[in-house]
Amino acid sequence: MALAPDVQAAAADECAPSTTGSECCSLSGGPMTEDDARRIAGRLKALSDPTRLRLLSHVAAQGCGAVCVCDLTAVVDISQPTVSHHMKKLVDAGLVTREQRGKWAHYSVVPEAFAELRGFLDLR
Amino acid sequence: MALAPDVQAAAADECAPSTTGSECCSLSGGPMTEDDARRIAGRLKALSDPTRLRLLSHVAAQGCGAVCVCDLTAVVDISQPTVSHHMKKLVDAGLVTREQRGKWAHYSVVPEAFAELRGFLDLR
DNA sequence: GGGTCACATCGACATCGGTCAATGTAGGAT
DNA sequence: ATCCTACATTGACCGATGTCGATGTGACCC
Repeated sequence: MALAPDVQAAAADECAPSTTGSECCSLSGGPMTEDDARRIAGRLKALSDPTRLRLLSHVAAQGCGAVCVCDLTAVVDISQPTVSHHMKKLVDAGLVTREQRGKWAHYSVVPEAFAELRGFLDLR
Repeated sequence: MALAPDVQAAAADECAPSTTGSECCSLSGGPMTEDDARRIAGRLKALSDPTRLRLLSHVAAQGCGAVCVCDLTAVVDISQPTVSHHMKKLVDAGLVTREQRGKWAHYSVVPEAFAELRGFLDLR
């Protein structure tokens, strides 16, 4: 196999050593394991849909309050089953929690999940 | 249409007012426009694949150096065309840049893109 | 020139994912 | 008990996506 090109020479012009000292698994904390990649990718995949982002923004904007599906269907212009489908994805990804209160389902965000993602996206 | 349930009553037990004072478009900065949602979702979608995360972690771990495809194919166990396909997605999303140097393609991360995403995921 | 190397593109395949209408379910009201 | 309301689940459709082998392309070397 051919030798790799001159990466070191390219890196020679000013470079913070990247330290590799990240706590859990950051992007720049060296190569990721397949399991870590799957975990993080799963959460990011739950966030990678415009409709879900809009739904989530409404839940998040409520602060620590809770939002029911009837509110959400009114905001984004999609059918109620689709809203339920999206909210289930967000719950399964651990990004929001669902709490049944009477006959309404109340959703609220899980700040820790977003903190983890922000930590992961931190290039050190 | 039925009245919305008692969201305010639920929010009554301790709540930071969420301030809505975020700069560009944060998750908690009120409802997102469809365009904003599409933009952010596009970048997140580029990140929502385990293989791409592993590739990206190798590029990012290089610090400000650059990585060629031959290095990447050796690390993740997939074919060269697939690696090229994934790297193109990352480039199109603005997360990494591609620089042709001789016959090698050198990739490096775009820190600003990740900073934007981190800002977006910040629940204020 | 020919040959090789590093990489991109193409075409094909299988799977995944977003969307909807129809239906199921459980709580509340009468 | 009966109806209505709020939501979840099902089944189907179809476009998007990850993967590969085969092929194209441009740079370098002899």
